Amino acid sequence: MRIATWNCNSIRSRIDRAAALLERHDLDVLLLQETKCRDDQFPLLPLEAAGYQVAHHGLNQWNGVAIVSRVGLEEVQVGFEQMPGFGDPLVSEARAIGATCGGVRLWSLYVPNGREIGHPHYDYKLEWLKVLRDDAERWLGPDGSAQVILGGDWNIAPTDEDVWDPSFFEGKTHVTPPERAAFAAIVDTGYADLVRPYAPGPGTYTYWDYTQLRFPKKQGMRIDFLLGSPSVQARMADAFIDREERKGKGASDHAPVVITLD
DNA sequence: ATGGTTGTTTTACAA
Repeated sequence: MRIATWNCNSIRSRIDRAAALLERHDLDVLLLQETKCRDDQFPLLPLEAAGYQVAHHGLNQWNGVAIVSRVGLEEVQVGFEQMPGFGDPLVSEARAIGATCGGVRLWSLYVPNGREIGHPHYDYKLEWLKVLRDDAERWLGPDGSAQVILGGDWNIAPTDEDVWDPSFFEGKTHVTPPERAAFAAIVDTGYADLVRPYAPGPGTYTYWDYTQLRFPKKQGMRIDFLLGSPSVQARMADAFIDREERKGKGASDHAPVVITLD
């Protein structure tokens, strides 16, 4: 079973790349973030024609998450329990969708960016992660044996090795101790980074800013992850970051992250 | 040259 996560940065502008990605890697499931469209705007036909079902949650031009599967798509859940909202008044955003595909419980997650340290969005990010941690722990089941994958754009670089220049990020989001602690708290419940053993650092990234020629200069960040419960960890056969997808005209600023389960 | 790029319901804002 092959599963990928990809922040596509608008599915309407990159539906051809998404379809090619499914075919190129023979994917069974694709978790998408930043689809940037409403449900009625999602380009379903090219994916359905390729034999996939789609569960999408999008409210407007911001955020948007989806699960694309050819191994079943059951018990779809939009958002998680007590997921915080943002703004005044509080609005629930399209940042989480869960479904069961081929016996695995999968979540496509788009963690809030945080914008700037001290910004309300930064506090929102930390609270969002805290609530996710509590729910994710319950998803492991009473004996911790459930097959669960938490995939997506986490907007956190867990260690200094996960950014091209730690000094560049001083005073910026994505690398602060509270953000890293929030990420570590989810790992501590029993989830593990499924990809890192197959894609060691340094210099291994999943995102490169569009500006400043960051990609050709290899100046990126590792912020997209597939985290797996222990029973998923035990099935790991292979993993890689599809850096090729970041190349060429019309690429997303994120690369897909792909795993293979036995 | 105080910028440099993408996307969206665009000429503002989010990333």
